[in-house]
Amino acid sequence: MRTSSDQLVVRSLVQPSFFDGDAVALARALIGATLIVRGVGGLVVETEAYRHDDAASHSSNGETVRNRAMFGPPGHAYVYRSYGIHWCLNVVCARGQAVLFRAIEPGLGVDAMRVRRGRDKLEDLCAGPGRLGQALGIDRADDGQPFDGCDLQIHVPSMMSQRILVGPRIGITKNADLPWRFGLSGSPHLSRRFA
DNA sequence: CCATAGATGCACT
DNA sequence: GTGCATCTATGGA
Repeated sequence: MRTSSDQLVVRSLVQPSFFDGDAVALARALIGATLIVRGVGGLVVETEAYRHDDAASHSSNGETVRNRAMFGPPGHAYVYRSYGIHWCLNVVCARGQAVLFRAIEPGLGVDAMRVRRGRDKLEDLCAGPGRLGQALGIDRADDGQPFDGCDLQIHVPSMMSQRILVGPRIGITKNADLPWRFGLSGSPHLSRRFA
């Protein structure tokens, strides 16, 4: 017996062309995808878009040593050190644009995540870009690496029926009103509530 | 639940 | 020296 809510969802590794485009569109498209880093990861429940002509973006003042990856090819990681402590993971799309992974629902390698994070309950393991980076073992060496299905993987579902939340980005002061943060409705793994 | 201070690396003024 | 795309511990309502 099938009901109308029964759906066969197939997840497939994305092609490089999937990433080549606008950050806002990609940030939305990545909600419900699966992010896997060296066998550890889960369902993407929160993202943010950063564009080139965007005062909140690290790329807004042009290419530097730090943001070099944001000006490299699409589908590669841009990893930066946040507040001197955390490693945060982006995927580069159009030139000077990237999507920040802000939260995932832990799915694969949860034990490894707990060891790296130290003590947390499931809802807090990957709820926030710094927490996610720590749980997934992200560091400087991942900067510029490709999402090619080896160390770094993105799989997308064949269909997405979930509602997607939209709101302003977190922790910025410039361009703070733009609705470029996306979330999976009802997820208990978000870094913060949507208004 | 909310507010705040401190930790910490590093690009930029 | 200043300012972060953050997180944690702590204290109060």
